[in-house]
Amino acid sequence: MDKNKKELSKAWESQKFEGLIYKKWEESGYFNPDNLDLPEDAPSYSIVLPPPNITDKLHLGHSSMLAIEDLLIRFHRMKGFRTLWIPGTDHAAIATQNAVERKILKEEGKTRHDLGREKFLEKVWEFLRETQATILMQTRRMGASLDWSREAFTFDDERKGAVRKMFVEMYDAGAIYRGERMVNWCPRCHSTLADDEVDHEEKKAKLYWIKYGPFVLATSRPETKLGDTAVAVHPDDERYKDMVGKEYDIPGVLGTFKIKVVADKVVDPSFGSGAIKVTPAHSFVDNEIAMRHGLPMKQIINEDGRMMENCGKYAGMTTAEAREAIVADMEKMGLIDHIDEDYVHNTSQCYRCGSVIEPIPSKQWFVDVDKKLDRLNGKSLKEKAIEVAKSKEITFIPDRFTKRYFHWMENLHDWCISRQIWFGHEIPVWYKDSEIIVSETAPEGEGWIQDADTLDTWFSSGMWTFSTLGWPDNTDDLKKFHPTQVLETGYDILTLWVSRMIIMSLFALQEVPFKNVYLHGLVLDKHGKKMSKSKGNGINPVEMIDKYGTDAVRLSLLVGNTPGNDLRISEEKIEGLKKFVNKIWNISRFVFQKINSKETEYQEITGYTISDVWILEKFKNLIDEVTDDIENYNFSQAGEKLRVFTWDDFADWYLEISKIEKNQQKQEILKNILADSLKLWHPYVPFVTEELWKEVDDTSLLIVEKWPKKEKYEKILQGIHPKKREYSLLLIQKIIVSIRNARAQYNIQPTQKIDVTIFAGEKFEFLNQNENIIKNLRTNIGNISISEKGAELKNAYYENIEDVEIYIALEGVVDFKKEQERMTKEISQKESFVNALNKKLSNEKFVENAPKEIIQQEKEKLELAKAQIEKISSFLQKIK
RNA sequence: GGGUGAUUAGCUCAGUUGGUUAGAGCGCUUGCUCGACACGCAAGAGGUCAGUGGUUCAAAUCCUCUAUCACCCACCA
Repeated sequence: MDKNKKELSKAWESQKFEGLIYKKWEESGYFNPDNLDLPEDAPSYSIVLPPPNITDKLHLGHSSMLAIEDLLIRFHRMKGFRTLWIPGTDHAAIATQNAVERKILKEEGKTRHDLGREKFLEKVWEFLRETQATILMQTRRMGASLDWSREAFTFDDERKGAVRKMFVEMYDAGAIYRGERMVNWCPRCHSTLADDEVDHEEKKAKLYWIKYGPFVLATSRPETKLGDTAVAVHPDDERYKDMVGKEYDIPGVLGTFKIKVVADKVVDPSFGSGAIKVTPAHSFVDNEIAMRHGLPMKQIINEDGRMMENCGKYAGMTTAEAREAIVADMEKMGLIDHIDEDYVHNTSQCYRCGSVIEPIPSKQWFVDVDKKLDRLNGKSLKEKAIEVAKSKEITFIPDRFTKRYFHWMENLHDWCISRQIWFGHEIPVWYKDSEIIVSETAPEGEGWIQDADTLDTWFSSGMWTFSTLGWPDNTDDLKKFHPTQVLETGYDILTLWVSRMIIMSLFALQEVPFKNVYLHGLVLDKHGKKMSKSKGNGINPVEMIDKYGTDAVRLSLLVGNTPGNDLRISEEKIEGLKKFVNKIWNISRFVFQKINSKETEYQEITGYTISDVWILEKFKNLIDEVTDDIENYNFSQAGEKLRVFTWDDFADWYLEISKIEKNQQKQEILKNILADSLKLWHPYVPFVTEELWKEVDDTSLLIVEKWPKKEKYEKILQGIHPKKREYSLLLIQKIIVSIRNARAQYNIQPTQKIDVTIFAGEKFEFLNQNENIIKNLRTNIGNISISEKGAELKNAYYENIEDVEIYIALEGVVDFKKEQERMTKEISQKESFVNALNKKLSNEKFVENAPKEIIQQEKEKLELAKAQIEKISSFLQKIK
């Protein structure tokens, strides 16, 4: 230990140190597993950072993700794993395009079409570089120990190559095809959306009951009548039985048209009139009915969400305008039966821009999830994806999400991967007349035109675990680090992202992308509301870091955060944890002071004391429990245990005792426990612990120190005579608390000394040895007398702790009426306890069935309580 | 309609295979510069573990039903 070191400041100054420490870590190279000093066969531990969208700066949800993952990474690095955490960002195709469109629209009042594809993409890159820089800065400030040398972007050149390769391979294997299908169409984004990119929201609307030839039927979308080709009824519906199979003339706003009546089980006879109009081109359900019954399809709404040429005078109107016009015309023709005003139904909206989704038929690229693939031994992607979860090759934490995963997978339809937006991975397909070439590179020769569409953003992010490790090349990284150990992400993208990653990895490598999926919840404000810009209830992570320090912010996101559950957070919580970080600082400051002093007075007592044994025992167990909890993803619980140990046991008891008890062993114990505590704390609060580590060893960095082992403490404890372990410090603690309590109850000035007499029975020797602690640990006792037994004292405050009798001389101060009440209450409490125990122990079934230890425990409790009652009663008699 | 989760102190939440008289943080009350820390120390008040019925020697913990809240999936035209 360097004796010339400057004294530590009075409080932890996060702003002063955090930047320097992070720089030192980065320069050390330890974020990169290649620089770790490890044996050749060290096991790998890898995590890919879920790449944040470059649409916006990071919010507290990202911070929580970074805190959890960095905790796992730092823990495993210290545990001796070849630990890799890969950083990156996501180009977020459609989301980014929307963000830029909104920005341009706001600033320049233009649309992307005014700019053209090339100019627009320039704008996107400009925007992207800005947000990307902010995101990377924010990530560093969280203390994330990511290997920046392996940083990736879902839209950089390497990833572009991987995506093209993937597409071609999947196409060649028959896992990708092009086909005409019903798709979710966002007229604003001008693009298809996958099923789970569509949000559903309940809205009030009108329900129109229209006269429809021989039927009256209810619809919320009368404008689609122009595309109707049938009426469907339930096969068992008696009302319409005779009409099934027949054709009818239906009067409409554009003249009379013919429809066929079909019977289909999807029709709910109890809704409306039990008959529905079928619009095969603009409704998923209707489309399915049409397929089953071979009905013709008539498209009437185009990709702009407007009525098509075939809609006569309504052509060019938006669907909303057309609805109004058509209803007005139908009213005139007497075709409206009546209108329900308050009909509540679910509407479909684009998850990015909120526009109403139009189902339309369109020619698109799809991933075939049901195609049996040779590379998967004749299984489909879907089957294989289900199988790996069933076989527990992939496990979900918490487990309940496994069910959700299965449910989603089992109902998975082919995945539409083409998008009609400009910003995204280009589809590696070229057309010339009727010819088509699918290839990683553009074909030779003239006249080939590349597919104008781009790929769904989840296609490239689905490849993230292996595209970041060098795939398609069979790199060392890929061999060492794939599959990754854990995917840590929000439960809200379980289907959108996690399941896509599983599918993509199974196809590309025939292996899972990760072994465990840890799902965290949402970060909510203190009222349990989702944080959002519009509500103004968001908490800016960088602002909090500036104010309270990164360690406090990290703790606020780890404490009280349990897998799969949402987390409420407030500035007050962060502030409170800042105080705790400061407590760690000051505890360490005190310990360093103590172990750096060379006071010889520490030689007073030789050998370990009860407090030494107690703290060593506690710490030994703590190492095990914390390690166990972290390995089982119980981060909050491990943190809680660390806090209780550090603050309550170590600081409030052991350090206080160390001010009184002087023995040789103290310095060594303090030094060891503090140093190892810093290690245990490091994954939670890396900055303050790293700074303090300098005082322990300024030649090494804590980030690569070895994780503590309990064996070290076991060994010390084994060398201690068992007699030292006979009674616990707990008894002394209880006695001390009761004396302090008596002082508080009677408002004894802190400076005023009191006299105490203790009758300890068989614990006489034990308490006598520890007299000094009882006398001085904020009890301020003048004279203390400890003996086996003696005559009851009068005019004293009386307390019975585990059958140890304590008399505090408080002549003239004690209020005996109050004391009588206190003791009477205590006796009656103990009596009801004794009654309950008696009842339990006299129950034959209990004695027969309960484990022996439990019975023994209960008996001991009973004996103790009885003895206490007797002694308290006896004292009570005396003062009456 | 199907599913999941939550319900424990005024507030936020722990409580992992059922077994001390149910815990913590914040807040609250009272008193304190005691060899680091007022970003602190000490003492204390506060709970029929949502309700109901059951299983068990024993239930906050397992099962039934109910209520309230939140979310997910599907979808009604």
